[in-house]
Amino acid sequence: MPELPEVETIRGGLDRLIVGKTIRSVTPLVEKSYQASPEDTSNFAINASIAAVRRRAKVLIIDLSTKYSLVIHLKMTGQIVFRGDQDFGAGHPTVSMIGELPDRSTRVIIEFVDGSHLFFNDQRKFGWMKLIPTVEIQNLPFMQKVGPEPLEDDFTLEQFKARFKRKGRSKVKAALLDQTVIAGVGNIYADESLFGAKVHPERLVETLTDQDYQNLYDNVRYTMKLAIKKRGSTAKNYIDSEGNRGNYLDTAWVFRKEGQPCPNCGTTIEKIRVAGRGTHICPSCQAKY
DNA sequence: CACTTGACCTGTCCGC
DNA sequence: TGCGGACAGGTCAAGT
Repeated sequence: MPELPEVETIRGGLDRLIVGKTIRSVTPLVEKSYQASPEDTSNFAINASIAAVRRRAKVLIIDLSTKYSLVIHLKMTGQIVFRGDQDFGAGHPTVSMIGELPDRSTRVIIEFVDGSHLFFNDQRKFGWMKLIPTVEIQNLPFMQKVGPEPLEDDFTLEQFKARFKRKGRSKVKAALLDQTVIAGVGNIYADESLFGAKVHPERLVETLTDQDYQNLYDNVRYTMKLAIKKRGSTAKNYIDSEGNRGNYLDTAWVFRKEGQPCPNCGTTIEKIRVAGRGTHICPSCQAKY
């Protein structure tokens, strides 16, 4: 799915596009994609206005004026797309990557009183949207366990190390992907960060040196910041809140570059399987031992 | 307990 | 062209 940079890009877009708008209706098209009672929806979503749009890890949070929030996880193929009331129909400039909405992947439609819409699309139906009291968000199991935000100013190298060390017998890539260790890293940026740090994804955490930790810490943060600047990665489904693709993969080092020369040393980039995920490495730059 | 694998879904691509 | 299997940005439950 959308990893931290993609969700952050969507957050920024929604912050500009929907804050202050008032919800006229919420229409779930697939039951498991929208988790809320009809009573809660009519009492706390209908006629509510959008107060703020936040992000924690890969979770998007839309706070409503009623002290309820729409909490959204896009998983692998979720999209949140805004359409103004003039935007319908093919050929309109803001209808960029996808055509008219709703389409067959649309799972929830939110209509605002000004006639604009927010569409929750999700090809694979893994993602969800739930309406819960804002104060309850911190009690969600995921929120209880999720690790620190890697881009926060108070996230230090020491904190990074300490959280990794609890996973001593894991492979480094598995630890990076583990949301209870640090928040927001997914398959694309794990591979990119490991390449940048010159660390092989199958190294056990307990073998990491201080220099490895420094390199990983620096590269996770660098990669995430760069990816936000590039507005995320579009490997297949990802688009931002206006339907535009992300540009990070144009300059990726190794992700989906198998068979191509390493930008660092020219060795052919390989694709292997680590922690059950497709994994891209330069076998020369990222030595296993 | 710590760590790895399968399941959840739909769509696409690749080999036979 | 058809069909089966592998794979896809994530996370949880169940397995070892």
